[in-house]
Amino acid sequence: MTEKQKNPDRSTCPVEHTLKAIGGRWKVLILRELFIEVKRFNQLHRSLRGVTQKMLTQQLREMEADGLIHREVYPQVPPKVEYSLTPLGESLKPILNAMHEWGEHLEKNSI
Amino acid sequence: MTEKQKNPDRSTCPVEHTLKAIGGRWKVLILRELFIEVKRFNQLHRSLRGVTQKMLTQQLREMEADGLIHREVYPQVPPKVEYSLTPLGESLKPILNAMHEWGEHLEKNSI
DNA sequence: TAAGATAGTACCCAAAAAGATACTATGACC
DNA sequence: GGTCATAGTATCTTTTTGGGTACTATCTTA
Repeated sequence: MTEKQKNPDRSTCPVEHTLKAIGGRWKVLILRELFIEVKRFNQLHRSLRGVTQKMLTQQLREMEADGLIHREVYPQVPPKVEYSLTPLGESLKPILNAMHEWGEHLEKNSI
Repeated sequence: MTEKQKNPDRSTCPVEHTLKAIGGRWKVLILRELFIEVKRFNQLHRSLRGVTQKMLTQQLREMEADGLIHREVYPQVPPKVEYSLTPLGESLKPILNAMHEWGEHLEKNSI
């Protein structure tokens, strides 16, 4: 989402919608972290080794805009911001599980 | 796949493997076509309105390299090349279905 | 002899995604 | 007064991905 759709044909395929929602470079990894527990920004930053703050912020914002995660800001100093899954985000679990299973089965058989 | 992996941490997540296999611009659409039936190059080209021959070839080659589809060349003139799903490609069906379902449920509730 | 069909290549360019680096505000703590 | 922590921004550059256009080979048919 968050994108103008020039090709009406493509926009009619729900699978593509889903792919847009979780297809980003770090999104499935973020989801994995948040399936485990609610996490703060820096916790995510440390868990996802290799991600820059910019990328992390960007992906989180997109996922928030898509309604997958909730961002809770605590008015403190130093700041505290917690990220958690919304029900919609939680509902991705079967997909992620299926993808995990397929990926593992791939590793076993072909590497 | 088909990519050098500089970050060993990321390569350990099967979900990412799966995403690489089906995350291309046209791959899920190609899969959708091939779930229906075996198709020739030009059939795919016509079904996926908007794809260029170059892109189609590229995506098909990647999917072939990943073992998702089979490319059968018939030595004729004019050429005849048929694309079909391998068992591995078929095994993606539950994932695609789950993604389809999620995408539809999204449309119903939020658009 | 020319046109048509199929399944592509080759080459170049634009756009999008990702990444590196530096910087910010605020208050607590030493 | 200097340092640390958190949760980011801003700016620039690189890489990846996607797309446009033109071109090819070969045989059949008109």
